[in-house]
Amino acid sequence: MPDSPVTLRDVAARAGVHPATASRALNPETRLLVREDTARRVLDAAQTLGYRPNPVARSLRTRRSNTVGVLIPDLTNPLFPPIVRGIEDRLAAAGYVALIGNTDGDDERERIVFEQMRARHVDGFVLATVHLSSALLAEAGRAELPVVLVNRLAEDHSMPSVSADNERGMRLAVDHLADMGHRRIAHIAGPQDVSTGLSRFRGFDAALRAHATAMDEDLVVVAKAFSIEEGHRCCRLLLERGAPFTAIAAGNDMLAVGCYGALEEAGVRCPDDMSVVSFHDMPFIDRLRPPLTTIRFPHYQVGTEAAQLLLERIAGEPGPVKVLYLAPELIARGSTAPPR
Amino acid sequence: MPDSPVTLRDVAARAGVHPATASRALNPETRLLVREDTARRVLDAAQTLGYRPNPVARSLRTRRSNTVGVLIPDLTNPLFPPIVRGIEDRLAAAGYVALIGNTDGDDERERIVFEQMRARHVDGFVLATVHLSSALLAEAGRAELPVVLVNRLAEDHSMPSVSADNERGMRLAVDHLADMGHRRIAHIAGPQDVSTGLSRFRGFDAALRAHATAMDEDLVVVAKAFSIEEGHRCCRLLLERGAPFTAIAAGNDMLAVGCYGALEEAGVRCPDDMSVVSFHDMPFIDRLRPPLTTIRFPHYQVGTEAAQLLLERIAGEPGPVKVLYLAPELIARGSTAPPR
DNA sequence: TTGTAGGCGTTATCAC
DNA sequence: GTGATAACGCCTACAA
Repeated sequence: MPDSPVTLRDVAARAGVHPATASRALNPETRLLVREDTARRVLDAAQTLGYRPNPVARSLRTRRSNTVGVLIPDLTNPLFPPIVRGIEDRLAAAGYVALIGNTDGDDERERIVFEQMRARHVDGFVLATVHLSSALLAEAGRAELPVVLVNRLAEDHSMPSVSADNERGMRLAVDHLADMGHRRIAHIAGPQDVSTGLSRFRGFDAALRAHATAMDEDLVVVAKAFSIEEGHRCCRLLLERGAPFTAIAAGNDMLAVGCYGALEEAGVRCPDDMSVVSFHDMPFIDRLRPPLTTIRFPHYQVGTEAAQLLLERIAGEPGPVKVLYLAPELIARGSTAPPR
Repeated sequence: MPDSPVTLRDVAARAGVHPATASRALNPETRLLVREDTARRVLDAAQTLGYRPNPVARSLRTRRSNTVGVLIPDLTNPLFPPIVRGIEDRLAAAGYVALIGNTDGDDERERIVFEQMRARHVDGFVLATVHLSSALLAEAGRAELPVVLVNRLAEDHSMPSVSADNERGMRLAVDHLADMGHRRIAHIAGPQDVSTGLSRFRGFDAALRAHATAMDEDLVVVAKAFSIEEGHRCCRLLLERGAPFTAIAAGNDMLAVGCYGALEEAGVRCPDDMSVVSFHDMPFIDRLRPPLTTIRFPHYQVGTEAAQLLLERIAGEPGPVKVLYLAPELIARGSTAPPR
């Protein structure tokens, strides 16, 4: 039955009314402009005919598509599915759909995807890309397209954004180690040109200060990427430097997994000889040996909140720009123990 | 610059030509209808003006949206991101975009999402849901909407589909065990109302026959879901039954991970006392202890091929329905060894 | 409260 | 080969 080349005219005809009136009756926003019984007739007609408004035509006319562009580096990075799911769920509840674009961290691809989405008249953007060319932001601004940043901040807080509180998360991690008695704590930091890498590093620094400990440069290595290989390399580097330490705070789970490999190679046992704490980006990390102690982030909620913020901007709600931080949580597992 | 309220008229005006001509020149399909130098002029004008065709308007006129609906159970199930990514990439190359819908395996949700996508005038569907109500298929058929099935077959092969060759995969797994000398091999099967669960079970049966071994009913348990908990429960059940066996072929990685837990509890060491082989659905499974021997499936290619098939149907290419199987591959790791 | 008319940007079908 | 014209389906001033 729901074969749908049935148009507004058909509904209007059946209801014995002009298409314009039918349009008004069907649109919740304008229904009050039409007499109740006519509205009822139109609605009935639409119902029995199985009328579905054509979103394409509507889009062309209203220049709004009920569509949102979501730019992420790569959907197969386990970090993103829960975020995207959160975005989709919240958007769907408001009658919107998400167009997902994978940029692979490539600026050129990012620009292309962005343009294609603009061409499709998306009503706004959720930007979760790693590097974000300010050119894009400028263009979105020029086109008055609402934008919400995810996992990334505008330096000047001029853009709405949602992210996990990385600094606080790293504080939790270091506090956990310190509470167990660790004093010489190393950090394998993520890339410093990425906001998560940078803010976790800052959090590490701040946490040490809070414990009245100065940061030892020998105990910090910056990884070139959030990868297992880099984690492995950096951990080995730390061990080779010879400066003593009893715990590692890794920039994320990938780096921590790399650490496991390097520690095993070096015959350093975890957690007996070395504690490892990390940032929970991934499923199954609790099945490693030993199960990894991590900071858990509410990824799904990051998604829903980002969508919420975007919908508010799209709806033209006034008010100040919102910068939202979601609290992380320490999940203590088997990779941390008091130092010997 | 790429502010784009520049329309076809603008281009036509600048090229000193009628919009219709500009349209022809810009459209590769019809370019040959226009004189070469005029075409050139139009293209130049479009170039300098930064013209971007408006896909919404085009859609309205051509009754095609360059949009495809993709129904999956849940994006956060690690099985799907690579498939979706494959679909998106292939579609993007053809100027299409995917609308992702999560059904959570719920029939009602599935229907709703399907309807919403129909309302958005998608040009076709990729259906990767677990249970698939035939009502949906019927409706798609009635609307002459192309559909491609993923990881699922139409019983009568009446629908194009792409899936990994589950039977063959299970054969590889059992062959691997048999080659090592295992004779008493247990199977923890996935739910039998799900096509992957069923076909892997069939493959298990066939593989045993190929080795001239009858299936021992005591050595087969059917899980209620592809979950760690069920894997745990089923493995314990197998052990409790008391029938001797030296290897387990699990229906997928989740079940295998559950086995690890149950084996450890029972003091059965893997791979010394018990080999485990599984189906690769997930990243990081190689980081378990011991690293899991699995059958790897080309998920990404499943996605690209599905998109390809769909695009062919959308383009109205004639020809028979294609049912495509992609070959799996054995990845031997540490969880399998010869029996003692 | 309802009808009229015009147009969103594009393409298909005519004519010239 | 190119121009004119008319939709595609919907919305919204404006008029009645």
